[in-house]
Amino acid sequence: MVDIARLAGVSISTVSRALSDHPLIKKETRERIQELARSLNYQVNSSAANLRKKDNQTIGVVFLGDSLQHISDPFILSLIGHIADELDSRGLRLLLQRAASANHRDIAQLYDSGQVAGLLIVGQAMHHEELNKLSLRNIPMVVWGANLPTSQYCTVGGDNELGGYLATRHLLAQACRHIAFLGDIRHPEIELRYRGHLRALHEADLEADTELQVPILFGDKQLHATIQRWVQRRIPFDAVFATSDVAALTIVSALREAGRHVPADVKVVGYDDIQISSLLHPTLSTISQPTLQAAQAMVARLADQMAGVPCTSLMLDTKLIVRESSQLGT
Amino acid sequence: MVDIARLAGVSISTVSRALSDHPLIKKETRERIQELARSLNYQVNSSAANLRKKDNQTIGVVFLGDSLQHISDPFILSLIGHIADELDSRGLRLLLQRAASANHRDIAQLYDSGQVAGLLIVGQAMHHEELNKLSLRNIPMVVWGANLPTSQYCTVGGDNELGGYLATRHLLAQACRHIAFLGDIRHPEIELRYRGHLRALHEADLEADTELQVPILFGDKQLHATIQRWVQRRIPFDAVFATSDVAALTIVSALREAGRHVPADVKVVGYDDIQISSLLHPTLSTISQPTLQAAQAMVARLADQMAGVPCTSLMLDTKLIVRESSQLGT
DNA sequence: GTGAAAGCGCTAACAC
DNA sequence: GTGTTAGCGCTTTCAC
Repeated sequence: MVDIARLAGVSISTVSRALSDHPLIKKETRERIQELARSLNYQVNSSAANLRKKDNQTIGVVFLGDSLQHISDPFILSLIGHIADELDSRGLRLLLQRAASANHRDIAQLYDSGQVAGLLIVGQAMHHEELNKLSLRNIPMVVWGANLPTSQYCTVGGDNELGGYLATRHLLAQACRHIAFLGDIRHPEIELRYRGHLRALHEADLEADTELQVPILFGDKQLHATIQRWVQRRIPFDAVFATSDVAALTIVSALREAGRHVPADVKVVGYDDIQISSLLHPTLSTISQPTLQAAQAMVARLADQMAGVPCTSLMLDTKLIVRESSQLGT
Repeated sequence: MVDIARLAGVSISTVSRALSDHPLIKKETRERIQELARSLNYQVNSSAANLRKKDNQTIGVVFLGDSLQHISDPFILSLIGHIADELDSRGLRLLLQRAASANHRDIAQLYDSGQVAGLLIVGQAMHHEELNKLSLRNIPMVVWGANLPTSQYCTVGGDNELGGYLATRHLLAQACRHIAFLGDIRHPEIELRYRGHLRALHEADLEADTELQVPILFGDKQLHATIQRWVQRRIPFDAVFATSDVAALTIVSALREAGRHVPADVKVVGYDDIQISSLLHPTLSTISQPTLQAAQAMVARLADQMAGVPCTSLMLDTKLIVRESSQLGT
C-alpha cells in the first residue's frame, strides 16, 4: 500500500480510502489508484484489515465426526456444498473445519482466535451437551440437527419424528409386519425417527421387534453381515427403514447378495433423498431433507445472530417420497 | 493478552512466549499462564499473529465450476473431503472457495490478500490458460487434473489416456462394437480419455461412431433424452463409456426407462470408482481414481512448494475395475 | 478532498 | 528467564 501511495503521489490514507470506495475521494484519483492496484495484483491484506476493523467476513463450518467416513455421505456433502454457495452469495468466506472431538473448547477455537465471525455446525450427533455449553458463550452459531427440548442453541433440521412416522406408516400400508429399523438411536435425530417409527407401529397395534434394530453408524459396511445373519437364522423381516439413503443402498445390495429381492421380498425406505436416489435400481423410496433450503436457512439465521437479532430454530418440511423400493410394481 | 499478563503478574511478552511453548520460559510460569488462558477461553488472535509473522497456516481450496451441479459430484466431494483431512493432519486450515469465473485474478485474490499460503485447485476444465497465467505469479499451487504438455503448473491426476484405453479395450473384449462415448472433450481430462478410447478402437480396426459422442457435462440430466433418441431412431449401440460414475448411473437409469438392460443389451463402464459404485445394481464397472492418494499427493506437493522445493506433477495409478455392468453373468 | 498520526493484538530482536 | 520496545499493514479520527 505504501508503494501504491508513492507511485500515485498521494498518502497512504488516500489509497486506503480509494480502495474501499470511500465517497469523499475524487473519482479521478480513486480510479487512478484502483487501476494501479490492479496492475500490481495488489489486494488489501486481510489480516491487517481484520485486525484493525475487528471484523472478519468468514464463517466456520464445523463438521463434527469421528472419521472421514461420515463426511463422504452425499447428504452431508450436499448440505455443505449449498452452504458454500449461500455464504458465497453473501460475500462471506467459508473456513472448513473437521473436529474429531466435540469438546466445546476445540469448536470455539476458530471463533476465539478471531478467525471466524460465526459457526455453522454439522453433525450434532451425541454432542448435544457440548453444544449447549458452547451456546452459553454467546457465539453466533447454528446447528444442523434435531431441536431438543433442552437446546439452548439455534437449530435447523427436518421433522425427524414425522419422517420416522411417515416411513413406517407407509411400510405398514404395504402390508409389511416385520420392519427393521436401522440407525443409531444415540443420535438425537435418529432417536426422533425411531419414536415416529414406534408411533406408527403403535397405531397399527404392533410392537417393535428388538431383534430388528441395528445401531449402525451412517453407511456402515457391517450391514452386510447383519443381513446375512438374519437370513441364516430365518429371522422374519419384510421391510427395512434405514435412517440414511447410503445405508438403504447398502442394505439393498446386501439383500441382493443374500438372495432377497427389493421390493418383492423386502421393502425398503431410506432417508435424506440424496440426488442419486431416483437413479438407482430399484429407485429408492425415502424421506426428503431439502439441503438447499436447509443451507439457506442456516446461513440466514447465522446472519441474524451476528446482527444481534435472536433467532428461532426451524423445522423444515419433511415428506415421504414413494418410489420403487417400497411398493410392488403397478 | 494484556489482561492475562496483568492477572499473571508478568509482561505481555512472557505471556506470548508461554503460549507458544517457548523453551526459555520456566515450566512453572508457562503452565500457570496456559491455565489462565484456558480458563478465560483465550486464544491468540490469529489476524494479529499472522500480520506479525507473515505466516498463515491456511490453504485455499478453489473449486472452479459454473454451478453447484458439479460440486455435488461424489467424486469431487470425496476428493475435497480427503484434502480436508490431510490438511487437518498437518495443522493447516482449509478455506473453501467457489470461483464461478476462472479469471486468474479472482483465483489469486485469496493469496494476494494474504488469506492463504497456497492454493489447491479442483476443476481444471477449460481453464488451462488462466491457470498457466496464475502459475507465472509464483503462487504455490497444485491442480487436480491432466498434465498437459504446455502446463506450467504442478498437477496431480490419473492417467486419463490409459483410463480411456482400458475402458474401451475391455468393452471391445466383451464383443461390443458400437461404443458410445459420453463426455465433454473440451475438458483436458476428458479429451485424454477420448484419445485412449480412440486408440483402443483403432487397435481393433474400428472407427469411432460420431453419432454416439455426447458432450455431456458431468451428471447432466439431458442424458435421458439422448438415450431415448438413440432408441427411437434405432441407432445401434451396445456399450457406453461414461466419463463419470454419476453419468454412468444416469445412463443405466435412462436405459432401463427405455427398456434396455444393462449389461445384457448394453454394457456400461463409468469413471471415478465412487464409493457407491459397488453397491449399485448392477454393480458398476469403472476406472478407479484414488481420491485419498490424490489428496495426500496434492497436499504434499503444495507443502513442498511452500517450502521452496520445486515440485513435479504426478500421475496416479489408473486401473480398470470390472463389475457387473460390463459383462454377462458367469 | 487529502494528510498525519494513533493504534488494532501480537511477535521477536535486543536488553538486562 | 523475563521485560522493553519497535513495528507487521491497515483504518480512521482529527486536522487542515
